Amino acid sequence: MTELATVPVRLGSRATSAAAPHSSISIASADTPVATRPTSLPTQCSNCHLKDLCLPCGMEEPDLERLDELSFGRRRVKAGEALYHAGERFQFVYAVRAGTFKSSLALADGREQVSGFHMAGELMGLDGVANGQHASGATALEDAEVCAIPHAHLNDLARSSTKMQMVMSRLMSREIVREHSLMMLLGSMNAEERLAGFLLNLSQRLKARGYSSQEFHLRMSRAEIGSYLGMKLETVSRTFSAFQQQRLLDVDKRHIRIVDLDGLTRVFQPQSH
Amino acid sequence: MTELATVPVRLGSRATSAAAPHSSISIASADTPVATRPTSLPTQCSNCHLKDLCLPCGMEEPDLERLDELSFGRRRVKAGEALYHAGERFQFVYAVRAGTFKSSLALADGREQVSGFHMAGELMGLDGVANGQHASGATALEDAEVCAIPHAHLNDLARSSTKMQMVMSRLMSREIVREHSLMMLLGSMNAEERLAGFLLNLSQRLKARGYSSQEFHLRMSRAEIGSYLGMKLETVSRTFSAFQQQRLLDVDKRHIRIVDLDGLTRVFQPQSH
DNA sequence: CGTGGCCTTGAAGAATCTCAAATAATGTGG
DNA sequence: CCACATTATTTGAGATTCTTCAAGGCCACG
Repeated sequence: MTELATVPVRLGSRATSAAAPHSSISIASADTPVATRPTSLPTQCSNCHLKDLCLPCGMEEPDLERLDELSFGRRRVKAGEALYHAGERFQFVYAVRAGTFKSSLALADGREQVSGFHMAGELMGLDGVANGQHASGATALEDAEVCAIPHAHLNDLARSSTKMQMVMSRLMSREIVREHSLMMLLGSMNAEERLAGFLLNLSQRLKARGYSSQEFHLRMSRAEIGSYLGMKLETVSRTFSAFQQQRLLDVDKRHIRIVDLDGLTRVFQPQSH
Repeated sequence: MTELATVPVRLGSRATSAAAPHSSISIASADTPVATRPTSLPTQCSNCHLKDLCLPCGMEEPDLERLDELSFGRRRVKAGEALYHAGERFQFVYAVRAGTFKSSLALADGREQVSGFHMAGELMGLDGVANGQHASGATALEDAEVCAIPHAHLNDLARSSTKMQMVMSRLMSREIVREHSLMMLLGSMNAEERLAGFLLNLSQRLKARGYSSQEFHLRMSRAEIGSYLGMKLETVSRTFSAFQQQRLLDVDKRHIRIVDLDGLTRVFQPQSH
């Protein structure tokens, strides 16, 4: 049984953290186990269970129907596999159906810089529009599935539908805004503020997907979190421990329970004085 | 005489750095002094001296002509004045005609985080598309002038011209890529690498605008550079001094001369081992 | 049952920040 | 034109934060 087919946690559910098996809480969406869903089915946005989070977000019936003209395939990606690499020719925009991805760039000296984590309903690859090649690569953190939407089709659709055009530019702009806030994090916050911000962000996105916002399983390693937040993995680990000591979190490896949400929020946004 | 009407430095020109007056080198474009150019003239992209850097970049004749249908006004902004504030309703995309801007967000505790510097031909405000309000504010660092392009017009145009649509989405994507590299800077580089990267980037952009890439005048304070690069103003100052000691730069307040470009590049991209 | 990957923790060291003071440049009002 | 307040910059010294290096534990997997 793959990680994908795990039982989603209902909102407000509360597992005993230490005893809970690894897979009891998943970031992956899994209303239906992927294994039982043949990939050959034509993918239609209007019926998709992710339509309120993904590309169709905010679209109403007349336009939503047009979106179904968009034909694209799905693709499975195993844990650890790359969906695309930095520098590769840009052809598709990818929408996460299930699983979690990281996107990352390679630095000149071989190190890796993680630039984002992506979960169900989020788009990946928009940074490739600029130069026709992917500026960063995407790697699955667990077994995953994506919709591979040809960028050319997307453009055609945008030309024919005002609403679609708006949605597309909004999505790109949202990416810019997202990176803004990460820059703020990296530019002016200390280790505790960064990790608190990261966890709160994760928590919100899980909530929006119907999972518990208080208790979840991290799909990424300490090193990946550290790279994303601009700190070393040891510092990430120490900061987790500090939060546990401050009774803000329960941490058991990658299993996280937010004990004191207000406290964590205060760490993230310290009052002046 | 305003700062705007300063004499542009020819490529390869070389002023004696200490004696040079403040205004001898300007980031602002000033082929023609702004004062002699009536603002009421209809602004046409196809004739603009910035057309190879700005919105029309990469467009050929048939499409370029369509771009002139775009009607928009210009606006003067005095040094220190805001062009727009974070949270304000998003209506216009701004193209810098002359002068330099910073964009910045206010943190919860009142501090400011600079998220970018913008010079002639660059667009500002695209982060407002996401939510219909500006995510960051823009402030002139010197007397400046912009084209205020109604976003709605831009959308109309994009719908009618495939090329225009491509240009627009490229511009947004470029913004994403730009922020990616800043994230890398902030996430995994030390003070010297950051400042070197900043100066090299500035140098390239000035070169693209016909100014000297070796010698220029910074329009922003140490504090603003520090905020942008995620370090304190004292560290910025010390790093400038260190570069001078290493004979990479000549620094005289805001006047910078790059003495050893290769050396600076090596600081920015240290070889593995 | 041993191996490798991931995580935690300690201790020492390095980088950066904070606080403080001196200097220079700028603008203000008399 | 000068005295004065204001701002920007530089530099030093000590404090703090984060990193580096090192060791050990836990867990999954073959």
